[in-house]
Amino acid sequence: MTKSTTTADRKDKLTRTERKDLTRNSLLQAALALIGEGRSFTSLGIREIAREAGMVPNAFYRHFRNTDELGLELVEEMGITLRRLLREARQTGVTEVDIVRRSVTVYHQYVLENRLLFLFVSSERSGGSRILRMAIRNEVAHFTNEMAQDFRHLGIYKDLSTASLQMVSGLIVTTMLAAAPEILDLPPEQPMLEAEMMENFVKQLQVVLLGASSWKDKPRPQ
Amino acid sequence: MTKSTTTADRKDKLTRTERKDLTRNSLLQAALALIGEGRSFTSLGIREIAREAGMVPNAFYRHFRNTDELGLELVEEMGITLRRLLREARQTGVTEVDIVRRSVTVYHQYVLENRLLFLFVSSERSGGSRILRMAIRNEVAHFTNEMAQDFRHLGIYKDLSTASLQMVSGLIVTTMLAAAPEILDLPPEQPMLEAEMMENFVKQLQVVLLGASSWKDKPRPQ
DNA sequence: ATTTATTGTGTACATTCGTACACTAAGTGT
DNA sequence: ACACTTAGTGTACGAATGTACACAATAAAT
Repeated sequence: MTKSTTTADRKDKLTRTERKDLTRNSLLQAALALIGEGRSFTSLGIREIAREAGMVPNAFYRHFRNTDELGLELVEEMGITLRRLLREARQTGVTEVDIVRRSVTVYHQYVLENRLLFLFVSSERSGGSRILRMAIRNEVAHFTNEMAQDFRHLGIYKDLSTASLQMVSGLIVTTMLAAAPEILDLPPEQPMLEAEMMENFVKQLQVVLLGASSWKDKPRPQ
Repeated sequence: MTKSTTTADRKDKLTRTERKDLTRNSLLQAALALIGEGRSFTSLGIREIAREAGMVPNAFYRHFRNTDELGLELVEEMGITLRRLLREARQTGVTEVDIVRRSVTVYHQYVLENRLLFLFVSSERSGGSRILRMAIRNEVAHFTNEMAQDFRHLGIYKDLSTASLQMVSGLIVTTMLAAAPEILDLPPEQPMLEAEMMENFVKQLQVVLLGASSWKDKPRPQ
């Protein structure tokens, strides 16, 4: 962490680890770029990624042992991205009447802006290698928990138990994630279809929230 | 369609088209078997499938032009499977109090029984080739429509517009399909986890239905 | 200043792949 | 009975892949 180099002020020549991080990143970007071209991550090869990144195949091994390890890095990036989304949503405020419509708009834009990451996640969330799947599921679970905490802190659904809050959050997250591939597969510049899909999305979330607000925790099953 | 062969009664020796259908089916089963071994359909090759089916690579071409075409056949099979599910659910009757819990149990069992198909669909629904994705989305849309029709015919949610019924059905289907990979990834024989997951699944659907029952169609936006 | 560690290159090889072409065997229509 | 059609085989080839090994260049440590 602590850069104890005396030449830290020299920005012209980069330090070795900086260079390494740079090419490592170019490998990650190369993988995403290939995904953007319609390839599925599972079918990507080491040579292919290295080629796209402009390096010789063997160089790949200096950074990752295999493609799965690279994928895990992408998953981590996705986690950061999701956390950022939540943070922004939190700032938006929640006292709005049609907060749902606003959130959906934000989310829609967010998916488009992080197109490649969402493409990656959507296709690897239940396909590809087990390791990646589990990693993604972990990130999604964290995201869900944070959302539930937000609900709690914001004082929405005060009379729901924590478990129920998580259950509802899970439902919302599922709905959100299911919408992502549809957004991304939409032919570009079809405002009619897009608006229709978004309207549907909004209504679905409203149904969920409506159900959540009238949900009663079973006080004691016995 | 009309088998105009005079030797139709001979069941010992099969007719040519019957034989063909048989090996064609063994190709489909081979693909599913490979999926069952953890391979993702997208990464399956012609040689691989043919080998698993016990044939020489070239024989594949007598039945499909490429793996996508085989995949489309699997999608069709999935459609049939889903329709069967609906039909069975319809017979179960709907006047039950905890119809949701019952339906979830049926669905759970159904996913396990058709494990390979659901594995295939889950991973190809948003990944893999665009053609397959679209085909699957089509089948899912049909399934959703049928579910909405069932709601209508059964007289549930009488005061919802058809569009709203479809919207709600879409939400239910999304939740169902999202549950499938989690069911399938569960380590076998973990009754605790399984029960917990199912309970969560039940509650989510109940929230959706609760929301749907208190949903009011906007009578006239103006 | 010299040694060491590390990032990236070049070459090489066995394996797998998709697919083309010629062929066999056997069911089908005449 | 005979010609035709077709499901499946066998061989072959170019292209691509994962990875091993030796090497070069240069930053970092001594």
